[in-house]
Amino acid sequence: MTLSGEPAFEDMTAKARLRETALRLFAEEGIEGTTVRDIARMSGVSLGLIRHHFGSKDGLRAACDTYAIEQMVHLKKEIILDGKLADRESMSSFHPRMLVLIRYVARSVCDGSPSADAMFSQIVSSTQDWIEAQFPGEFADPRMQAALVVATEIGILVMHKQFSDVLGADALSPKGHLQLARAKVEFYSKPLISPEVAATALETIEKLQDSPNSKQHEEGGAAC
Amino acid sequence: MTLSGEPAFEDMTAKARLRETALRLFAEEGIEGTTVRDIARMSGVSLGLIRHHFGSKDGLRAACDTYAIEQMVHLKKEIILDGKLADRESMSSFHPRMLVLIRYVARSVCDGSPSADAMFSQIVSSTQDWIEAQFPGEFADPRMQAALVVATEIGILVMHKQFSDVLGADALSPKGHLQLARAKVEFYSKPLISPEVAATALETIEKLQDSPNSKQHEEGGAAC
DNA sequence: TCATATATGATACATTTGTATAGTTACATG
DNA sequence: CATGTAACTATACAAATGTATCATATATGA
Repeated sequence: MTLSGEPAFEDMTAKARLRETALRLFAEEGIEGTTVRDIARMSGVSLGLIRHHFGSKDGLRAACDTYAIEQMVHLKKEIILDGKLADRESMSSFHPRMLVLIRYVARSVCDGSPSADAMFSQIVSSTQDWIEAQFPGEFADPRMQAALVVATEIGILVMHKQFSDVLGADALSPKGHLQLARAKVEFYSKPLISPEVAATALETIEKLQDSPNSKQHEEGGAAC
Repeated sequence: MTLSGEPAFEDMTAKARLRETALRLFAEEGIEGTTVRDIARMSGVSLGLIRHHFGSKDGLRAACDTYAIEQMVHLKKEIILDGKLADRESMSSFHPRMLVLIRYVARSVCDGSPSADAMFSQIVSSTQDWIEAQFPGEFADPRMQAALVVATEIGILVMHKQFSDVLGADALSPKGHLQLARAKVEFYSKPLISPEVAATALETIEKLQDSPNSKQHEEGGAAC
């Protein structure tokens, strides 16, 4: 049994192995990029079993969706109840199991999976709770701020290969993750737009919002 | 002719139409998710012409890559030289043409395209220049901070559908883009981790980096 | 024990999709 | 005008892939 209470891969039923393999392959290679034959082979079963247990590839994906969502809330509770993290506001991108789940969400969003909206919404809500607890009344639209944090975090996962180049270490390895954590602390604690620039930028934006000539293009930061 | 100097779609040569359609479809539907038949039909030409001009689908993708990179540096210069933006540090996610190009980059990263690394690197460098000009010596690793900004910006594009839900408007429309810009100004100007929390977080991370028992999972922020 | 349902496997099928080939038109150039 | 080269089309081909069908084994319960 792992820390999270699942049996080891070899001890799982064929159905569970299929779901587990699919979750991982979908996360790593994308949904389109994963073939049912790959999933079956890596689960040590035959092709037909996917149809038998899940009806179709899309049925298997749907099973992964509900399982991932259920696991995320479960893991979050488990981690919060865990004494070591009870006093920390952080969630659990450090927990390897959570990493897999969030990578699955990231890929679902990229691939336009039907459940992506629900999964995204859930993670945003969780982040929003944290923001509102930490900075009550500080932000005009806490949900939007939460969404931006999620965009950053999931963006890092989507671009983990490119981040590994910048880091000089695998961003998903423990070592790289720690380096990345340092950088993220700096990113989230130091503003990249000064108050003055922010003020004028907001002014400009408001002016543009009032005038309907939406053709104009200007912005006050966020180089990209 | 458009502002950027390209002829209108109907006036383009078949080869240019194919490249333009491919760029858009690859960006919107993904590379795997786009068929050469779709590209040909939407370009108003026959299937074989893709092979004639580009050799293969992958050849067409490569042509889009080099074109996108060339266009990005070209557009950036053009926008900077443009008087209206000369005094602003912002780059040009507001420019509709740049939006298409960056969406193409975002999709290339998602799909693991071979040129994704180069495109990402270029955008990060551009952002890094801006950061170093704005805040000289402020950040320990400016390139890493730039990468995090790019992760946020590209993450927003990847999740634009979900962001539209939060915004209550299409995130890629002028109206939604302005709303989003307001939120981004707040995001980049207000810290989400207080200095005290940041300090203790960095301490914790350093402790973990020294001790090789990388199994531990903790972090000092970045709820996700 | 026998029967029935569930689990599992082997194989065939149809569709999609990228690629290859051959033919046709248009256009420049001598 | 002749001719050849590039642009372009129509169609055929082969591989990959999700799905369906049929057969077999295993377990469970009357």
